[in-house]
Amino acid sequence: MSTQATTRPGGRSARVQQSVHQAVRDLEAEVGRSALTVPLIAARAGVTPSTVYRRWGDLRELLSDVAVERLRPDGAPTDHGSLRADLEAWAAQFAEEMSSTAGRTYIRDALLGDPEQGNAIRCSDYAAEQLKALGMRAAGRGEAVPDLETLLDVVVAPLMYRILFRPSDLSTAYTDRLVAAAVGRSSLPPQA
Amino acid sequence: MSTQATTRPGGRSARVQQSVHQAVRDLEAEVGRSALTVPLIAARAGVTPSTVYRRWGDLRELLSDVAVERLRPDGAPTDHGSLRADLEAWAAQFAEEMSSTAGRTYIRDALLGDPEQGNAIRCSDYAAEQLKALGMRAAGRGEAVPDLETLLDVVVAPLMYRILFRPSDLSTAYTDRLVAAAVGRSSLPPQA
DNA sequence: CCCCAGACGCAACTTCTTCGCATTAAGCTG
DNA sequence: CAGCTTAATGCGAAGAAGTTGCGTCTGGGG
Repeated sequence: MSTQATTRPGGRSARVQQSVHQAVRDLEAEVGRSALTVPLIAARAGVTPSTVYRRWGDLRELLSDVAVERLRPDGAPTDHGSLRADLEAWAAQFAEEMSSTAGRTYIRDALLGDPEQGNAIRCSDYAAEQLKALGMRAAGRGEAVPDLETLLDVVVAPLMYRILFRPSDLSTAYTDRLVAAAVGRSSLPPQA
Repeated sequence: MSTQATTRPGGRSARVQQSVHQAVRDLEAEVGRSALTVPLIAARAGVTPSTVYRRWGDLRELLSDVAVERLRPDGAPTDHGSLRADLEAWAAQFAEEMSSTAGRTYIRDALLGDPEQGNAIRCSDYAAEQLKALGMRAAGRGEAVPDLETLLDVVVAPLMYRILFRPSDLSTAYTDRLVAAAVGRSSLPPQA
């Protein structure tokens, strides 16, 4: 049901998906998220509501799909010269983006769609990819690197938990502390 | 909007809330969660749909309220003689309950309601209360105890992250490892 | 005992959602 | 490249859900 994979990649289906996604983004900015409805989105996208219902099932799934797209990182994380600095910068940016009202909404939307765990795991994969990139870069420098599971448990999970369950401030002091705990568990890869 | 506090404590309002909550639980078991609708629930509860809409706003809020109630812990966690054993038992039980399909659904439902952070934080508070009880019990034994924030970051957050974002198995080996990391950060309270 | 405010039932109305059927377009085969 | 197959879309009707105003009732307070 995760629409990207099952749809015919080119042609009309792709155009419809694109225009519907765009309609969601536009309308969200114009009328606010709470006023979004399927008929409204469909009208803006130039399709009939039944098309949206058939493709996405309901509004939640659609919003979930759009939210995941927005959570996709732009590119490779910037290089700050050391693993610790890279992680600190990444965590600070992650915390800032995700703890905003908009960021929290995207995470919640992404999480709430698709009970069969399609979109939620993609969120985690995005973070994992970024962290893996940082790790490989650091390994190339000869630095010791904590494994991915550790980074997810020690850095990402606490941030996400606070964002979802407890309105905390997520200061740089806090993210730095998480990073410090993570790098403390570093180990050199077997082949290095 | 969190219905418990704002309603008149006794009398009809209380009866309505109780019967509606009960109707949700019954129907969830009978027809399945995806078939739940406000009119259906209202009919079972013996009230009109408009009553439900006025009290809860929409189905999501209602499900969120019911889910939070189900996530409320039964009583004080059992005593296993040491902080480490207590935490291990608590974490194992937490992981087992929450990673089931039903448990995940409740968490998601709780998260789903109320953008203004009412129900989500209550989930976290339930865990925090349990952990605080464990901590005070351990402090009474003279044990060193990690502070609550640490426990939430090191034990609860990774579990919740995996439950929500990554379908992992959450074995006892894993929960024990989290507990080990947490007790490693213990410190004696100032007055002890 | 009476009054006031909040909560509820009722009913009409609007909007959303589902479904069958016809049509169009994409991908595939010869 | 022409024809075929199948998925996806548009359309419209029917059904279900959500919304709202108004009168009534219940529970708390004077």
